[in-house]
Amino acid sequence: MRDSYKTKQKELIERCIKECEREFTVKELFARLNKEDQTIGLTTVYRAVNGLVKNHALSKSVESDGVPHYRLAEKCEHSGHCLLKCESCGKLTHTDCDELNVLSKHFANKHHFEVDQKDITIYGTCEECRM
Amino acid sequence: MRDSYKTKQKELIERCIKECEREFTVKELFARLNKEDQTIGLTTVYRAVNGLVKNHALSKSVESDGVPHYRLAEKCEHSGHCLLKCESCGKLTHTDCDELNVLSKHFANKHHFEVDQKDITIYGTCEECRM
DNA sequence: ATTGAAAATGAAAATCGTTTTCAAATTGGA
DNA sequence: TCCAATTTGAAAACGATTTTCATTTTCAAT
Ligand SMILES: [Mn+2]
Ligand SMILES: [Mn+2]
Ligand SMILES: [Zn+2]
Ligand SMILES: [Zn+2]
Repeated sequence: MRDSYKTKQKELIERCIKECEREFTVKELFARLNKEDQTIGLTTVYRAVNGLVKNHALSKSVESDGVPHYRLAEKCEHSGHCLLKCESCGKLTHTDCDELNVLSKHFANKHHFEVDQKDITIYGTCEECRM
Repeated sequence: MRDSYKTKQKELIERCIKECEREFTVKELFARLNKEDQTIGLTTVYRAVNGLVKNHALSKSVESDGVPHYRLAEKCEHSGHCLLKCESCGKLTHTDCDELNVLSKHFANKHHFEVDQKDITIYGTCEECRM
């Protein structure tokens, strides 16, 4: 197979993703893209995002509503990234804590289980909802 | 509002769920139910499962394919405890490790987030599937 | 036992996010 | 330029779940 072709759509999508500070859904990304180019197709966005996931440039995680969220893999690589989800208000908090790496290493060494750190979501209650 | 009504559908669904050793999807549950009663409606199964989740009798978790899986809450209740789920073969391993308590305390102290430990599932790959 | 309001049921339609299809347009090397 | 491989986007298909709504069932009061 040949090299993939450069297109203005892919360039725009990748540039827009790089500007994302937080994780995003396809719906959110598409809305942001539409502000720059109303001709871009949702199908194309799905294809580009799926391609970037396949290349490990984006990491994908599925929330309890079943909708995938994406973030730049380079922003999750350094340490254990996980999501704290409040079961009361639904708020999501991203964390990157060394304690998670300790836990992952424990599972690897003592339980022979390789954690996929990109998919961890921990449920509980946030500060506001406990008050 | 009144009490909810007892129906043979709910009884059958709850009995069938109690017989589940492993977690299940609605699709799987519906297939099993159909062997006992082909008249039961998929909508009724969805309604019953959602009701049981609301009552905390079932716990719900979403996998990377976006499809919710359910399991009896009573089978996951022991505290300080989390499940390791292999995304390749589906195997569930129960753990009870101090490293998890360290992580929970970190989230409580540094992120003001109270972890609900009975709902933690961590995804990854088990030993057999990595070989 | 009869009655009737509340709740539950199930078929069909609607919804929602995502993937597939396909004809037309674009890319980039020969 | 030429042209096959690739990409695009609209429309249709898809799969899981929810909503709608007419009908049936429950159950407590009479
Ligand atoms: Mn998110
Ligand atoms: Mn499963
Ligand atoms: Zn909250
Ligand atoms: Zn352990």
